Amino acid sequence: MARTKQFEVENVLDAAVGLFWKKGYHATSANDLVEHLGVSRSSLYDTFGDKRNLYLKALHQYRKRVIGRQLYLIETAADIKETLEAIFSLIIEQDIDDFHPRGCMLVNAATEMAAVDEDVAAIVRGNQWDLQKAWEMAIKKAQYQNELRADLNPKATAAAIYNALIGMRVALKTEQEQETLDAIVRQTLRLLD
Amino acid sequence: MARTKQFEVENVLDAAVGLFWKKGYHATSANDLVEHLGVSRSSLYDTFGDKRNLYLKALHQYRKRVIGRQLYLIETAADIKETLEAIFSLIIEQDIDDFHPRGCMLVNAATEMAAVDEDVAAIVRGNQWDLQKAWEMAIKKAQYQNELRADLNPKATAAAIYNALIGMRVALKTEQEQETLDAIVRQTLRLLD
DNA sequence: TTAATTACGGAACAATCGTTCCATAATGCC
DNA sequence: GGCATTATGGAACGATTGTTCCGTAATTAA
Repeated sequence: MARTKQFEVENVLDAAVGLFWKKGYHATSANDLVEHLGVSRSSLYDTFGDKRNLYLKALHQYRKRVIGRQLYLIETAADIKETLEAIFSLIIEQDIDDFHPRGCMLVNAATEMAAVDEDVAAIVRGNQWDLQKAWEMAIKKAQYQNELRADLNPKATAAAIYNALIGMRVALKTEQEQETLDAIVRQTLRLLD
Repeated sequence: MARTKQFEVENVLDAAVGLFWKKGYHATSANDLVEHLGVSRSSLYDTFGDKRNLYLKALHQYRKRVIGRQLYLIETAADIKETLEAIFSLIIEQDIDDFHPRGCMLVNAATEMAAVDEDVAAIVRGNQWDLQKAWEMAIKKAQYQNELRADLNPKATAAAIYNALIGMRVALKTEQEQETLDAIVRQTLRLLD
C-alpha cells in the first residue's frame, strides 16, 4: 500500500557498475551517480544505502554478470587451450579500442580498495577462488580426457593462469602493441604444455 | 639572494611517494600531504605545483628508487632463474606482512589513473619498456652463456615474465596462501625452461 | 474515498576538497 | 646594514564532497 519505484533496481545496479568500473570508487561522485543512474538522490540512498554500500552491491553485480559469463565459458570448455585463448581475446578486444580502457572492475577494486576495505577484499578473494577453482576443474577434466599431460599440477597451473589473466588486465590499461599482447598469450598457453 | 628552503626536495618527494603509494591519488588529500611531508601548504605548491604535478613527480621518484633497484638486479643477474625467483620473493615479502599491502605504485597508478591521464600512462609505459627490455637482455645474455635454451623467444618471454610479476602485485593486495604464491612463482619459472 | 505507506525531487547540510593569497621571516648580494 | 628575493605559516577561498531532511506525489489495502 505504497508508491511503487519508478526504476528497476537491477538496471540501476548495472548502470552503477558502468560508472564505478570506469572511474573507480573515489573518482565517482554522488552527483555522477545521480546524473547517470537516472534516480534521485533520496531514492538512491533509500534503496542502496550510502555510496560505499552501492559500490559493494555493484561489485557483486559485476561478479554475477561479467565474471559469471567467464565462469560459464571455463566450465563448459570443450578445448581448454582454445578456451583460454578465447578468454584472452575477449579481454583484449574489450579494452583495446576503448579510449578509456576499463580493465577488470575487480582488479581495479583490488588495487584501489582491497588494502583498506576488508569487505572489498573479501569480494575479490571470493572471485579469485571461483575462477581458480573453475580453471582447476577444467584442467582436471582435460587431463581425464587425455587432452592435457597428467603430470601437470592442476591447482598450481590454475593459479598461474589466473595470475597471467590479471596481469593482462593491468597491461591493457596502457596501450599495448598487439605483438606484445600476442606474446603474453602464447607464453601463457605454454603453461598447459 | 633569498631565503633557503627548510627542507630537502628529495626527502619530501620520498615522503610523497610513501603516501601516494599507499593510498593512491584520489584518496590522498592535500591535507594528508601537508601533515605527513612536514612542509607547509604554500611551500608545497611553490615547489611542486599542484597535487597532480606532485603525484607525477612522485611516480618518477618511485621509478628512480624502487624500480631502479629492480633493474639493477636484472641487469647484473648471474643466474636469471635465481634472479627471477629472488625478485618474486622480494615482492612477496614486501607485501605479505603488511596490514595494508601497497603493491606496486606503478600498477596502482595504471589501474587508477592511466586510462584518464595520459601523463600517468606515459610513465607506466616507460616503466614497462624498461623492465621488459631488461628481462629481454638478461635472457639473451643467458642464452649466449648457454644457461637458457636458444630457441626461447627473448622478447616474448620477457613480456610474459613482466606480465606475471604484475599479476603477483595485484594478487598480493588480498591475502594469499603461501601455497598459491609459490605455485605462481614455480609455474612462471617454467617459462624459462 | 480515505488512510497508511513509500517514493520522489530538490533544497540544504556540514565537512572537506584543492588552491590562492598575504603578511612576515629569512637569506645572500651589493 | 640595506635591498632584493624567496620561503613560510596560516587564514581564507569557492567548489565539491557525501549525506540528510522535508514537503509533496503516488500507490494500494481497507
